[in-house]
Amino acid sequence: MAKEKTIKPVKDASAEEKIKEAARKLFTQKGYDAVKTRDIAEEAGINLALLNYYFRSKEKLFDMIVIENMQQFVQTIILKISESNISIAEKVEKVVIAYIDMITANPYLPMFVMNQLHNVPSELVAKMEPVIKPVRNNFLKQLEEAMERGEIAQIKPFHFMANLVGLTIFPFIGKPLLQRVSGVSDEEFKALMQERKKLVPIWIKAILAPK
Amino acid sequence: MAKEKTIKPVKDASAEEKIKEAARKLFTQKGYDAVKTRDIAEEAGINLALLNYYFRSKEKLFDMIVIENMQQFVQTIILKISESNISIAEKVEKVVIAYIDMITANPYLPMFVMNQLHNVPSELVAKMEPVIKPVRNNFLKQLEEAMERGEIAQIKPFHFMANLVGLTIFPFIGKPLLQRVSGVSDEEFKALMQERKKLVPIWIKAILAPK
DNA sequence: TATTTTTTTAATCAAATGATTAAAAAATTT
DNA sequence: AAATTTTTTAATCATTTGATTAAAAAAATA
Repeated sequence: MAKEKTIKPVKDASAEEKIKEAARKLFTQKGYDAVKTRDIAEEAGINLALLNYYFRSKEKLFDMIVIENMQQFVQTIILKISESNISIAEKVEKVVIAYIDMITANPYLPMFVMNQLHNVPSELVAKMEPVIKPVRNNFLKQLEEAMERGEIAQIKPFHFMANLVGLTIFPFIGKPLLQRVSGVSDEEFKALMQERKKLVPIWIKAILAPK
Repeated sequence: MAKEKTIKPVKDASAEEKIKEAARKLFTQKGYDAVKTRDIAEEAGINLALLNYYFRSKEKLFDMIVIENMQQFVQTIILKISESNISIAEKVEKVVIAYIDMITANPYLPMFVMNQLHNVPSELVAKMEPVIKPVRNNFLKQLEEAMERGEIAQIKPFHFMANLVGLTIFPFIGKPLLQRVSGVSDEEFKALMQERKKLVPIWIKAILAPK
């Protein structure tokens, strides 16, 4: 245990950071149960004892990663949706681009987040509720106003979100399925995802077109 | 070990079936690593030794469940898509309804299948390739012909599949996320999924509308 | 009833796994 | 250089976990 110090705990960010990065990589890819503490130690290039020296347990280390991954995942949409003085269409464009870029750089993130949300009922998620709530209410108002003005068709916010997220994020979650069904290589998949940056907003527009 | 018998191994379907059902429930819900053989024995109301008596190992039992779950999952789309003399629009309608009904009855199936497809590179999936291939080729031809006739807009088959599956299946995978973001109860969620039986085909039509 | 099959009970293994400890070595700070 | 902190090494624990075994009990079959 790090003894109390007068100035600061002095984390060299060396070994501790290596462990955390190894844990992030493995946990994000394989989940809690499939990763052994010895795997993390090996991946980090340190020995097992050091893992328990810095982080008290596997569970604490995992919780840390969960929080950070969740944060990164929701942050992407929050940042774009909470921008003011921007139309819904523009927000959709920005959200789609931001998510496709972010997930392309972190391919395992969506599955990890979905799995976590299925396993932990609320707990950690409830923590970020205060951050999400105002953003959500703000956006809901904007959506309703656009519908009242007849700019877009009547649609329940749930369906709007489900469609936006489904069209944007699902392809990454369903990647193995979609690749097999449509016979697409990894390279082609990447290119297709880049295409969707333009296409998804167009499709959303088609869905929202007032009749 | 069951000794060789003259007539038949006589499986009473009693204990053996109870074990399999318990395994299906737990594995489908929690995955391989999170489920212990003792959990299965307890859930089945039998003792641990019997599990290894009938099925030689945890892994064999799991593989069996994987195959059955995968089959159920792809069967749903194959049955509807391989019907002949039916338009694309009609097939979309049928696929959407079949999937929403099937997943409503088996809520954990989509996540389970997606996780498996991420974990096992090919193996089991390759087994059902011969079944899928003709169905896929047949449908691809139908799609191309419809595009040539100008009935629908130009769209890559990958995008078509990603959109169809994304709009239909994703809401179940993203259920915890979507519920939290839009403040929807379990009851409301069910009702919304029923709504989507009508809505998704309409949206797909809007996406495919020739311009 | 006698025989065979199925199921239970209970004990036990071996390996994996999360965690701890103590002592030494290396690095950093004072 | 001395003191402190960080990291390694290596041994060890206790628990969990998948699997096995042998003997008895229960059920089914001949």
